Amino acid sequence: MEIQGLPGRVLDELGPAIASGEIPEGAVLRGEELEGRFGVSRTVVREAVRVLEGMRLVASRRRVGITVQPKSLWDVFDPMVIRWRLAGADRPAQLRSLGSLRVAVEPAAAALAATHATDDDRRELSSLAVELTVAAREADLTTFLGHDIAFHALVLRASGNEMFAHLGDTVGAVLTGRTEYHLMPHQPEPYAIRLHREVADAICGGDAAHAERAMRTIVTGALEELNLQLG
Amino acid sequence: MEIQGLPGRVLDELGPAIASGEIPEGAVLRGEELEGRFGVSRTVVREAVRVLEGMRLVASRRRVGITVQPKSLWDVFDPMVIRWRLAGADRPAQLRSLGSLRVAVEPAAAALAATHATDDDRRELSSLAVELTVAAREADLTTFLGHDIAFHALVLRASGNEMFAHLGDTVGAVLTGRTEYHLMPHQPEPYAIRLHREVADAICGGDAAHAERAMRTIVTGALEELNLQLG
DNA sequence: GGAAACCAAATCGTCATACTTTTGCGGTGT
DNA sequence: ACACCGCAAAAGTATGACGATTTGGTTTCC
Repeated sequence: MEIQGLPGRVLDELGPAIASGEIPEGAVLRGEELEGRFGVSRTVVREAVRVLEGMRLVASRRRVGITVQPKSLWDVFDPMVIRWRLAGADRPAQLRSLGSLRVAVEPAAAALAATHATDDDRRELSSLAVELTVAAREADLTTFLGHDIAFHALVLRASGNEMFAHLGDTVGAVLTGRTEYHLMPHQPEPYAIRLHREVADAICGGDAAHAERAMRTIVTGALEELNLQLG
Repeated sequence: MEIQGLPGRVLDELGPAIASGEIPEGAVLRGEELEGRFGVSRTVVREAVRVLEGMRLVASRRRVGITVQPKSLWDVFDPMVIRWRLAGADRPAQLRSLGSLRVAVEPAAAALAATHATDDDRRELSSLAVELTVAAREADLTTFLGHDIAFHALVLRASGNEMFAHLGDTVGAVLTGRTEYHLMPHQPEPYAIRLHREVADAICGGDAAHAERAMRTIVTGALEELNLQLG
């Protein structure tokens, strides 16, 4: 799901450098300079820069060059920007922002899912909840992570709201990052697991209020844990 | 805040055509065809297409052309995509999605603002609330809309969460669209106005729960009104 | 007759180059 | 000190040439 070819390669290097703050706000790059730095032609550099411009990471102006925009203008919802920031020095801030977003969105999505989910969704949700429980009991963190991601993505998708649905990948990235960087307990808490089952049961039973409450407990717990770990 | 030059012009025509569904999913465009259609060179077409590719609206593949991606892959949080969809045939669906998003995010933002807002924020919020009241009493819809947008944007910004803050413009676009298309009462409801004052007072007083509750009443009301109007 | 291998055309991808347009900066003159 | 003017630097655009790759048909061989 990446941009292909040479512009993609330029992007993969330039994007993270900017998103992580390595190239600071206000810095000015020249197209010619980038050509040399990456050993590609003008065409390629220009296309990569155009994409960064679409994300509002940079602005290109005649006679001056390609200037890195202030962070406040960045498209912070762009999946690439989120990935780049999660991978770089901005990771703590990005995790915090996403944590709050999850607290806002996921309970609402769970409530909607309770009334909008298809029968297939409900079945899959139930089975994910039990597999989650099994993986947790066996302390199989990799399998657990996969099912956890699938669970949250499914709830978001089952909400029937396309915007919520698109946060699935982002939430997945958060969960992955949290595990990779050891920002969560090495063994999933039994209480959190039970809450997942509760969410699944409530959604299957059409109990929106209960699903919302249980999901809110999950995500606020995750946010508190995060704030604890990050100080 | 637009992309400049010829690629921008191509984008302004091609983007809405795709986002509105006028060019359907799976449709295939050829670069050369676009050159003729817009009377510009390959360079320009390619850069515009790259930006659309960055938004996941299209994918460009050798020997086949530029194919419009299924809607489920679009970056539905991209401000340009949102604007294009709001302007086109997808407006109802887009308004519904954004309505649910507001219900999820704005109460959370209000709660955060109650503890994170600066003194300047609180002052400005208060003054916006009274100006809002005045404009509503005088039935000055244009001024009211401006203050309403500023109010919600300020709450989102004062939350201290950069992702919430970036939804300010989007919410502004929703409110503008709602007014333009006469999807709201021609005169603001006094009850809704009072709730805005309540939100402002709660945030100024640091009462997070109260701010959240009042804001939730506002946005759920707006969503219900929307569902009423759209059937 | 069917399947596998092969070939050719179509289309994007990349590069090199020349020309155009904008604009910041410095110099010049009052 | 101020305003004006011109130059040069940088991005913007256009075009021609070539390379890479994928698709789809065609041929060839069991």
